[in-house]
Amino acid sequence: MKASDKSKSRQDYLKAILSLKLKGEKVSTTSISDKLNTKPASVTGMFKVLSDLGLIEYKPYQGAKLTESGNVEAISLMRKHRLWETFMVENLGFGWDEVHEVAEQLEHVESKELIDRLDAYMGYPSFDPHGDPIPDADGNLIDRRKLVQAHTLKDGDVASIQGVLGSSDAFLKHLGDIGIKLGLIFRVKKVFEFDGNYLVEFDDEKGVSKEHSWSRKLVEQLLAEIK
Amino acid sequence: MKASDKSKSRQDYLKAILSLKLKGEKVSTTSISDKLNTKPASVTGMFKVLSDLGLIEYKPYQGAKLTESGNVEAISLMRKHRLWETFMVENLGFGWDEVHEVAEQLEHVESKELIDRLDAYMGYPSFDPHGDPIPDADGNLIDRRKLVQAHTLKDGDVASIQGVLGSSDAFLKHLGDIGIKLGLIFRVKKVFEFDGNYLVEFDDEKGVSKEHSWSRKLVEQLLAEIK
DNA sequence: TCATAAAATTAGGCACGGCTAAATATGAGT
DNA sequence: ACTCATATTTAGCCGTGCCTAATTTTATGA
Repeated sequence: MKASDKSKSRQDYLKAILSLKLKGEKVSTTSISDKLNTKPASVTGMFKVLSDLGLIEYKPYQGAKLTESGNVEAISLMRKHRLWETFMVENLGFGWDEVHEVAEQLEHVESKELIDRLDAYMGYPSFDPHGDPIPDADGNLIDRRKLVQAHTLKDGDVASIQGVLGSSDAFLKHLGDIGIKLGLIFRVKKVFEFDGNYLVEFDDEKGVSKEHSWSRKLVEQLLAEIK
Repeated sequence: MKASDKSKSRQDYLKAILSLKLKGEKVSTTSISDKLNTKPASVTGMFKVLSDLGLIEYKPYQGAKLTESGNVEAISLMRKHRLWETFMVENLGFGWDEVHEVAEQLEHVESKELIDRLDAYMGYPSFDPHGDPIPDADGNLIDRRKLVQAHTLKDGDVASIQGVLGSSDAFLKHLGDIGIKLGLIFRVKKVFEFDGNYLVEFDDEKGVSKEHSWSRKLVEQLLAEIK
């Protein structure tokens, strides 16, 4: 067992590997060294370490591939990075272009409890300020291609709330006030031409179906998956 | 110039030195090594480094003393530590006894902007969940001995708000609603026996003196400095 | 004052994660 | 199939911050 299975360096490598994988690029020593501002020779050394730790599969000259456990760790880092970015923008008022560097540091803080509570505090946002999906506590990612902004729904559509755009305090409070939460399944009864309001129905906490009226402004902020 | 004037280790040493100084204990290699779980020989080495960096004054066998710049850095770390602890307790719902370890990590995140915005977000709390004072952005500490809980004030006293106990969202919002902010100077006109309410007067934003009634519950949460 | 215990420093090493330079493997084009 | 540019690995080194063991300084008290 190494001193720490999770040094900052090792985490940076895992994240870089995941990032290249997601972009469909080759995970070579050169591409990683470019991303991390190190040299290919250093990457070779770290690939051996990560391989010994069971975090990647690595055969000399063959590039690297995340193992299951390496992937879990990398996804967790991505989750932390994106949640911190979201917090900085939505709660602290940073610009979306100002938060990357600091999130790079915050993502290395080790505490699942902290990040899960931060997630809850922000109302379980599905996307970060750059529009990238935030993995949930189990590492699951929403595939944005399956989602539509709720204002594209038509009369009679049944859909579930899968995310929201923006997560300011005021917006989240409003969602709570009118009974909207993640996973809520609802049916569009009528879209009114006059003011763009949506008449929808869904079950309240007692399982009783009720009608509600959602404003156009609100509905534009909701991401839904059509059933 | 060293690779980084602010490695995690060096910061830990500065914080340990400040902590011993504040407790009035001798800053010896042994006392520091006890605090940091290292060995005295390692402390000697680090004392040389910190001394070369101008962060401490160090003469062999004489112990260490923070320089002005070392003190600024250590106070900044204390500020970050206490603000993060406050955030975790007041906003994320952690227990006050659960947050130290994580704050030890968070305090090493380098971003003055981040911590200043976090401070503002929480309403500039003066004390952390353990009751320790939080340095402000300029490194100034409130001397708690000069403060009294506002419910100890008597008819006719003039005082200024210097801090609050607790900083939950709801409490802070309430303070804003009724016009209470840090530094507010007010005069106690009358304390009512009947319900413990405080009749106070202070100038509104236009400089016009107005009367207000503060509940006993509220006043117990306010820390004031008598003029 | 002088011996001795306690504290601090020096000397020498180690692991980590970088580096450069040299050697070796790969693969694209003829 | 061979050559040669490019990618990769190996070998050896460095700084940081820790360690242990040995040595030196300081402080105590007889």
